[in-house]
Amino acid sequence: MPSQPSGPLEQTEHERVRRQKRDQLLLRGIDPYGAPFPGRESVASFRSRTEGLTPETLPEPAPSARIAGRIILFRKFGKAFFATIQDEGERLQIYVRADLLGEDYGRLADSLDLGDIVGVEGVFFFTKTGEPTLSVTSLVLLAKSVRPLPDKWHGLSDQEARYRQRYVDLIVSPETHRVFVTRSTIVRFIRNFMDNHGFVEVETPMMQPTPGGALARPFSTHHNALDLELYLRIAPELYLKRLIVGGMTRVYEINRNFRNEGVSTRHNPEFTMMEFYAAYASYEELMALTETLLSSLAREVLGSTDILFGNHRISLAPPYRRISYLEAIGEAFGLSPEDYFNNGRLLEILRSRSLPVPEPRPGKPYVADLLNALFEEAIEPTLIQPTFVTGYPKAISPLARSSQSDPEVTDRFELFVGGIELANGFNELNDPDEQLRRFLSQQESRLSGDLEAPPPDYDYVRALEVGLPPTAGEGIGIDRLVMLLTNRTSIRDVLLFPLLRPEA
RNA sequence: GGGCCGAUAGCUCAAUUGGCAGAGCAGCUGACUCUUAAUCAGCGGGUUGGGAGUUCGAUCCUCCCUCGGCCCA
Repeated sequence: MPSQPSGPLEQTEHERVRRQKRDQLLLRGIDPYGAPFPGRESVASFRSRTEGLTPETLPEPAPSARIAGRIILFRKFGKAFFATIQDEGERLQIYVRADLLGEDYGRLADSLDLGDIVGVEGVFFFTKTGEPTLSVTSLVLLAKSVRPLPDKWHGLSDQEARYRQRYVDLIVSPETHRVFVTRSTIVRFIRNFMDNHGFVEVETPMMQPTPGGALARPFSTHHNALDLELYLRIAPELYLKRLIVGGMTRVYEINRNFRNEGVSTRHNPEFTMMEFYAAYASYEELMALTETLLSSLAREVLGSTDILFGNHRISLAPPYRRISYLEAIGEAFGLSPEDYFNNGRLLEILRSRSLPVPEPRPGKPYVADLLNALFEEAIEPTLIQPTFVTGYPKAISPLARSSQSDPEVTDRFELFVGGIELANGFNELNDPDEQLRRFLSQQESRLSGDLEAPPPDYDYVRALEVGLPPTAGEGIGIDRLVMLLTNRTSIRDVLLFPLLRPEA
């Protein structure tokens, strides 16, 4: 059972032995938690510096290096040993000989353990078997490890242990390390991309007196000095649009949102979204921008727009398929346009196919839940290749602006890839009176028991009264995007520290 | 919230019909100065997630609880 200890840890025999070794080192005048190791070169750098050398072309004198890392493999031969050290996920073999190291061999090198962090200086050479290796001329202990690492071959396979002790997972699972480095590359690429497209990165409140911009239950907290109830944001949307009112025509924010709901392979209570808003633009332009972003991102990170996700081969090369929400449902179930909003007809279809019938929810238009049930059943699973779904009815898009050509639907899209909802964008409502009406209607839902309906944000209405230019906005789920590009089917595998219950 | 599955040595996993709880790695002792999952010989290591019940006897059967995984809502 992996530990999430609430108190002092019990010691195993392994730990007692290692602590004894540590105490022995102290008696010999060696600090088991050594000093800084300045001038250290990363293994990656050293490897690229020596790449291409062969035993025949090795210069004289051979390259030397000052390297630090964790010992993860150990092969001992009397008065010498090979060890594999790991640094930033890269591995390097070192060779330590008593005759080269002198008295430090017996004082220190002979009693090293797997997991110890060492600093070494040495000279590059090739072993008989051709392995690039550092022959060590000096060695210092930088940190003694008193807790044994998992099996060197099997590593950590217990998912729970991997999430709870991510520090161990990162040491023994090169895949895990790679995923999080890739995540960093993805976020950096997106920032660059947005910067290059004229967007300004901003930061808006995570703690909000009035949570809004999405339908979700918030976390609540309290500010003592001001005696103020605050909510962790469920979305930055209303703040970002205030900035558009203020004349920042293109803004984006990449940051955490918090939603007080369940945990699953696709949901974590805190997750990272990028939201961006472009004044004077339409959602059509955002769809085009999204195609460019995703395809260039995939090329940059994976070297290709073809990706593997679960059992699916997916092409992120534009253009992406576009379908209409209502037409797609209509076609799948043989529904004529005049029946799109006919509750009785929709219920009939659900029942005739023995699909689960949603319970009516207080304050929510029932037709929205019925349509969604059909969409999730028949359409969503088929959206493997990137697909923009447009033409969402007003009933399920309370924040979006109605289409000028068809007031029953909104100028909105959602992007699905690999069956996952990845992005959501629309033309923003900029009529303050209409916005106020929608706020008040949501307030009614709220009072009748819909805990996801946000309270009115009167300051936001005031901002709209000042004047919001026609604006298109979009949110892209960063965690889900990382899942796609790293082929992880659980969001927990792309979060360093996913939320888990504390162990009892 | 519901269903299914899982939790045994530090790690990865076994354990027959309910009958002394084992292996590999890791650890300890010894041999070994070109190995790379090093090898060879020997030794130690367990509240079988927690609790209750059935039984002469429970890792195994029953119930409750905790934590996790997968699927569904």
